[in-house]
Order: sequence, then C-alpha cells, then structure tokens
Amino acid sequence: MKLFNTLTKEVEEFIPNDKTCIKMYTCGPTVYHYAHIGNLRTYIFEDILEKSLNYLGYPVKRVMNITDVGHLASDSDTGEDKMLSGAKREKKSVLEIAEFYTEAFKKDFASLNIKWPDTVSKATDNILEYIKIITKLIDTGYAYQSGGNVYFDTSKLEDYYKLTNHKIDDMVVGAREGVEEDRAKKNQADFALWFTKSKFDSQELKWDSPWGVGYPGWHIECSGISMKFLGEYLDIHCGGVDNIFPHHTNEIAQSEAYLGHKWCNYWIHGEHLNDASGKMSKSKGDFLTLSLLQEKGYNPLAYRFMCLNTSYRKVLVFTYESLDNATNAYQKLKSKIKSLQSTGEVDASKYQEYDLKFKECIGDDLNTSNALTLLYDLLKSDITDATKRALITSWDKVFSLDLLKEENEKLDKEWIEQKIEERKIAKENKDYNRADAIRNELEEMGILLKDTREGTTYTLR
RNA sequence: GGACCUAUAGCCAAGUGGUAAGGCGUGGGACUGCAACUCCCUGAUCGUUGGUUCAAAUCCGACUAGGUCCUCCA
Repeated sequence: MKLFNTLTKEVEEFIPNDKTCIKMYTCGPTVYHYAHIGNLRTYIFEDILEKSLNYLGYPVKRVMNITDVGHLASDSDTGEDKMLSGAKREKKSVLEIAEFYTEAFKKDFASLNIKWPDTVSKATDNILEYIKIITKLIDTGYAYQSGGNVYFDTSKLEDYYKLTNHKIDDMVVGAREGVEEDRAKKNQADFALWFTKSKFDSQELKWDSPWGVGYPGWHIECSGISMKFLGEYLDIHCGGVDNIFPHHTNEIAQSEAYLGHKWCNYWIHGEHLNDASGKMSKSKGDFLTLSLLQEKGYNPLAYRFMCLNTSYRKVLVFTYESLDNATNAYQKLKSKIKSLQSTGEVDASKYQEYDLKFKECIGDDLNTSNALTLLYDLLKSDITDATKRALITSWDKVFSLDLLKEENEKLDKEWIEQKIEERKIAKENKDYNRADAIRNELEEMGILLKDTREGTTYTLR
C-alpha cells in the first residue's frame, strides 16, 4: 500500500512496525461546538484509510482523543479556552458542553457510516499521563518552568521543524491577528505543556500537579493518549492539514524528546473543505453542519460520496451545485445496483480479477475516485449479477455507502400495491387525471413509480 | 516578509513523458397515454507563456488567478 507521508513529502510504500496490528492515531474534535462538514471530511478520509488497511489485510488498532480541556484560542497563554467559551455561550458547565457535543459528533459519525474508533479517550481522563511525561521532560532538560507555566524548549531540538518547511528566521510572530507574544517563553517557538497562570482564571477544570494547580496544554494530550494506548511506536498519525503546524510539530517534539527515539513513521493529512470564500471555519461563526444538510433533505451519504469522488489530498470546494450533483449520481448508482439480480453463480476468477483492481485503487494512496470508476466499470461489464453483487458487498466495506441497503422498509407495502392497482384501473379507463394524481401523491411521499412492460414497480427515494 | 498548494469540458473529477478515465448535467433517440425510471448516442488538447524532449496535461522557468500555513482551526 502506498501513502503520502507528510514527513518525507513523498508517496511511500507503507511498511508497518508490526503487520498484525497497525497502530493508528487520529486527532479528534474539540467538543465545544458542532462539527462542520469540513471537519467531517477529515474523519471520512481517516475512516477510508482504516477500512482500506483492513481490506488489504492489516488489522488496525485506532485511537482518537476528545479534547475537552486545554485547547486555548491561542497558544500563548492569552486566549480563552475553547471549551470555556462554548460553555459561556450556552450557559452550561464545561462538562455538560463536552458531553452534549460528543454525542452530536457520534451521531454525525453514524450518519456518515464512519466507524467509531476502537479507543476514544477524553483529554481530562489522562491527566496523570501528561504529568508523567512533563516531569520527565523537565528532568531531562527539554522543558522548563517560567512565569508559572511549564514550556517545552524547542531550542533543544535540531529538527523541530522537520514536519514543515518552515525556517525559524522566516516566521512572523503574530502573523495571525489577535495573537500576543508570550514573554515568559525562552524561544519564540516554545509551547506550553502545563498552565497554572492563565490570564483567564475562570478555567473550570483544574488539577493538582508538581508545578501547581492548573491544566494541560493542548498538544500534550495527543502525545499522552497515543502513548498510553498505543505504546512507544506509532505507525500512522492522521489529522487535518492545519494540524501540521503547530500541533503535530509539537507532538513530535515532546514525544520524541520523551521517548528518546523516533515515534511515528507515517504522518497522513487530509486536505480541507473550503467554501467559495476559502476555508470553512468555526471561528468565523458561520459554518455548515451535517444536520443542517439533513434538514434541507440531503442524504449524508451523498456527501460521503462527494468526498470519495476526489483525492483526500486535494482541496474540495463546497457548493450546493456539487452536492446536488453528487446526490444525483449517488441515487442513480444505488438504483442501478438495486436492479441487479440476486440469484446466480459467482464467477470466482472474475471476482478475483476485479477485486485485485479494487485493491490497487485503494492501495494507491487511497484513490477512491478510481475505485468508484471501477465500480461503474463493473456495473457496465458483462459478468454475472451475482458476481457484481458479491464484489459490491465487499467493496462497500470500504466505501460504506450502503450501496446494497434497502431504505424505508417501514412504508406499508400493501397500501402502495393497492394504490398502484387503483392507478392501473384508472389508466385502463383512460382516466389519466386520476392516474396522475395517484402518481403525484406517491411521489410526494418519496415513492417513485416505474412503468415497465411487466407492470408497475416502485422505488423509494 | 517567508513556506506551500491548486488551475483538466456547464459542474465534480482521474491522470505524474507517448497524442485526454469516470460521473452529473445538456442535447438527440428508444420506451411511455404523457412523464419518471432505464437503455443507446452526444462534448475538452488540459490557466497564459517560454523552454527541455523524437514526444508534455504530465518535467523546468516566468506570469495570472484562487487557496492554505507561519502559535484558533479537521
């Protein structure tokens, strides 16, 4: 399997530490608000990665964090904690906020057929882990106390910027508006591991530590949770591209300083979903959630289909035009698949031939676009329907588009059949007004009639 | 100021040196009481411009446009 590794900036053959258990860590959400569909694009990509690894024969152990503390609006001890501002906004406690949005996040995963990771751990559940790491970093000289906080000393590392192409002299302090310089730091790039002296004293969640009562920095949580559940050697670490710097850069710094050896071999990043004006961002205030799309009548899986149509490494620009496009294509695809006969023999050699091609697609840096093209090729081919169904069933373990799932069985079949019979009689009597009225009535309920030589059948939208 | 990405038909998009996959839409046809569904047919020389090469969408340079990062972000 080939994957693009941000660390080397090349597409590389994936070589796991232990092929019987791939250790994969994916950065999770900060649960201070709903996830927007751009956030979810990254989780769709990670889901495809995990399932592709599985499909190619690699069992995966995946861990994800839930950030419920320590994620400041700025890293320089001047910003308000995101969790706290979420709580203030809704006049709830931080824990209530975390619980509420974690549940909402889970629902989004379910709607998009994203597998919930094996292990999901909250930042607040692993405080002792962070204290252990920070203690060692101070003992070995990689971290220092200043102004009441504990900072990581980036000057102790030769290759702090190895994940990015940044050069320290080219960095602009406060390139982003509203960032203030933290005077307590020795070096511009240093980052906080533990806060006790936030200018925002209202932080709700605090823990005792050797350096005083306070709370952990944002970066330490991922290192701590990852090492706690996956050990000292990680195969794959994922996230959105925006995490490359500073978050993942800092994770590498503190983890490798702590361990004394290389930590993670493959860093895989998903590109963003943009809208016409650029990046979709929660802090801009206006953002698109999955539930909003659902309210507008869109199927979440049509959005998943839209994401799979392109590479996870390319910016995808969201427009309703392209979502409509994807919705159409997805519905047509499903109805084509539905019309396949379910009886017959599976042709083993054809099965293998196509399945091999499928594996080549997903093994080529997750080329889901070509994998979907292969699906269309399969449908057009003259191999047996049983073989097609068997392949689609298998491939859908990766696509997770419910390609063979029948929807809305809850509708009363007998009632529909009765309506169809009524319409048939109306047609025979050339009472087309009556016939059309019945057709429209059913269509409004999402039941589409299909007249064939053999009679009228229906499909559910 | 620095680092970087993208640019392929109306729309989405694959393609990384040998003369452009696929999907949606459009138009035409078959089917239909009319439709819908389905099926068949239907379109681009790859942002502009230099260069390398027998050969470039694919490599190099310049330019243009859009976007990202440089301590909020998936």
